[in-house]
Amino acid sequence: MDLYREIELLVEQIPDGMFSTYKAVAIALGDEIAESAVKQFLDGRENRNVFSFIKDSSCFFNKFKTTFPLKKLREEQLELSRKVITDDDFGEIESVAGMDVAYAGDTAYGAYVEMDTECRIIKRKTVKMKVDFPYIPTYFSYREMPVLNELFKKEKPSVVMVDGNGILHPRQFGMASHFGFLNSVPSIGIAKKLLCGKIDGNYIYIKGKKVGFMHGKEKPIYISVGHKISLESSLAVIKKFCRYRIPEPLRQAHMLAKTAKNENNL
DNA sequence: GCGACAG
DNA sequence: ATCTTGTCGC
Repeated sequence: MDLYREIELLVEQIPDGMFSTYKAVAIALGDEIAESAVKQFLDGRENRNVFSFIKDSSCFFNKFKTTFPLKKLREEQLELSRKVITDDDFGEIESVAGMDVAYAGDTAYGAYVEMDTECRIIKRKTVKMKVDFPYIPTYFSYREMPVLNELFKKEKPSVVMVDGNGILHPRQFGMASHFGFLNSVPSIGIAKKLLCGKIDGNYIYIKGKKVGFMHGKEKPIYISVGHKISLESSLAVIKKFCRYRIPEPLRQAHMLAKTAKNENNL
């Protein structure tokens, strides 16, 4: 889904002489959490119809005709979240892959790094492509999934580490779960900041359900099940591949994506 | 009710 | 995530 186009279609509805707000457009998209994404997109396009607030309420337009696209994505997340498998569903682990994406505007540079159980790199690759969806908290996968799917074609690692959350998500369907489900591969979510949930000891809960683990003391990372792997096994894999704060497959993928971006940008 | 919110 | 220099510490 091209959400940038959806924003344009809304803004085009604003009559001459009338104005709207970033929040009103976000609500028309289906979720006001998208307000800052709307602002960032429109401000970068010399927009003259939409502002943070409208002084003269008689000029305020918010009667958008819309299908609330984000509402549909939310419903999809809720539906697919029921299909996520949170138990081990794999044989022996022979390799672990990490994937990450770096950006230059809306050009994405994705990187894939696969390592054997001795933490040696056995495969590296990158892809470059445009993205048509802004970063919106809790809808992150709709921005990066096309890049991850392209990277993952023909790859067969035992487990994948994804830069973001698994079921540690308001609708229990973060990017790691989304990716694992679409590719039917065991996946682990690894985030550097807490998106939601309550911390009790080292575990993280949402409505009383255990959905993640806080790993590390000073600058912790937040681990959650993506798909087809238990939290216990996820933690075992993380520990085995942690040389620094970020597990090695992900750290290597992060560096590779950054390098790919810089080389294409000079 | 209100605000915050993975990358 | 990105924009950026130096700097503290092992």
